[in-house]
Amino acid sequence: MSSAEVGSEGPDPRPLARFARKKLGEETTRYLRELLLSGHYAAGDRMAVHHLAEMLGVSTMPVREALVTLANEGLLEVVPRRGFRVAAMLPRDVADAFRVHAYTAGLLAEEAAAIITADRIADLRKVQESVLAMFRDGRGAPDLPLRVEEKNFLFHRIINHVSDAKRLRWFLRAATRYVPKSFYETVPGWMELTRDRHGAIVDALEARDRAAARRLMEHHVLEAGRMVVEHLTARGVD
Amino acid sequence: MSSAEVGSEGPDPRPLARFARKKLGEETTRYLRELLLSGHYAAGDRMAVHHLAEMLGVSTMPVREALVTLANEGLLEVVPRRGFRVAAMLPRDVADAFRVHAYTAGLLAEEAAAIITADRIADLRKVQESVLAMFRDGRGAPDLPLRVEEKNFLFHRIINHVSDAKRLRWFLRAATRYVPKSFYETVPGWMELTRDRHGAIVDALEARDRAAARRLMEHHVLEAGRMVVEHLTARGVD
DNA sequence: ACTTTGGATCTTTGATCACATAGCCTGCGG
DNA sequence: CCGCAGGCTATGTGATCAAAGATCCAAAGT
Repeated sequence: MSSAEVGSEGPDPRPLARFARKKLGEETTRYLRELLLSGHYAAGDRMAVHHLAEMLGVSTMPVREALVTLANEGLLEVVPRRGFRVAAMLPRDVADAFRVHAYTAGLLAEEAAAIITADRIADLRKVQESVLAMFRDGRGAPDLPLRVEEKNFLFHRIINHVSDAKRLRWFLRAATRYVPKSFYETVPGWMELTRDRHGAIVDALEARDRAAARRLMEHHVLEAGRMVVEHLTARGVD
Repeated sequence: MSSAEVGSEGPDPRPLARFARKKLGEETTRYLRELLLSGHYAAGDRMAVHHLAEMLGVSTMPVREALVTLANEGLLEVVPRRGFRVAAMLPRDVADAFRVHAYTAGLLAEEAAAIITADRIADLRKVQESVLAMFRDGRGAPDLPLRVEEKNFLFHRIINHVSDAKRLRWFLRAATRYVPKSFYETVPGWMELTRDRHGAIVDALEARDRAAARRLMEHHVLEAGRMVVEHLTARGVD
């Protein structure tokens, strides 16, 4: 069996599209969350189940699931017998989410430094080299931010999945839900952060320097968070 | 209009039992979460919607809401078209939740130190005095742990609600969901923690010492977390 | 006259029920 | 060993209902 065999290795042997089709309720959740985060509604607006169900062409059950989920996430407020309303999302909420993001990402990097394998280090270096290559070759490409952001996401994903700290990852994911992914590309200086900060992190991981890995990761995320919040407030928050 | 007018002031003008009756889905969520956390089910057990609905005497919709919520919290795993299963809850998950708990509680204490009023300080002192009184007078009372835990809860609640950092409180609540409230009373040394650690925290708050407030609170919660995890592993986790 | 009170009505949420659909799972036969 | 048929259960739909809130209007009180 050659190394070119697709899916022949890795810790993830599940059939390809097994989870491909999510439940309708989850689709609805993602769609509505995107609407909410992109400022499509104003704080206080009512989210009427019947209305949304009609608008989306689905029945009320998946919509209810979505609204309950979003209320649990804090994007909606619910008062029994009066329904769901859009909650206010202030810059300080986003900033606080980034603090938790930084903290958990720091812990995950610390754990990664203790147990990361040479293979994973190599993966990280490869990702980072491809980012540098993009900066060298693809200067003018209009989709450069998008492609760099993809690599950025992948870079962090690799580190966060080194250890099996499921609960920490749960908090991390919860903390990253308050900014739509598509927003990052539009933040000035975002790409450069990916280019300039990741190298030192990989060095710390390779050196098994847990404290440095944690500190660098925490600072990196906090710096990124400051940029996002600044950009958010500059263009008016939703 | 005299100052004796009822409801003429205060930050809490809502009618008494306005939020008393929650939705059925929330009741169901709380009930099932309690069952899950108290180890009533084993990891991997199926949570069949129909079965639960029958058992609880409600229809499937509130049960679905509850299961979706618990899956979002990570207590259940969901595989589309195959339903919900009880997720494994390891000691390290609880420990990680306590780390986030300690971090967010530390931040909230830091903010509280900057803006807390004399009234609130007085409230905290009163709560703490009542705890000390319980230790002095109520030595033999069988409900002593329960009553001390009530005061403990109140103490932390006051501090966490000084600032209006809604998002931080959201994370705090999320982090405290993985241990049933009724469990704390059974942890050896728990009461003594309430007795011995809270005084210094109030002192720091009164002195407006933000760094000390944060550090003391963070250590306090971490120490408590270590106790809980130890007690959990000692008596076998769920 | 102006505000308040007390309903009567209207609307919407929360919940149930019966049923349709579609993806797993088993077990049978090739 | 493979594939297919049929049962089972999760998922989604639509109609329906009870009850709590919101609205409005007229009568009562100041």
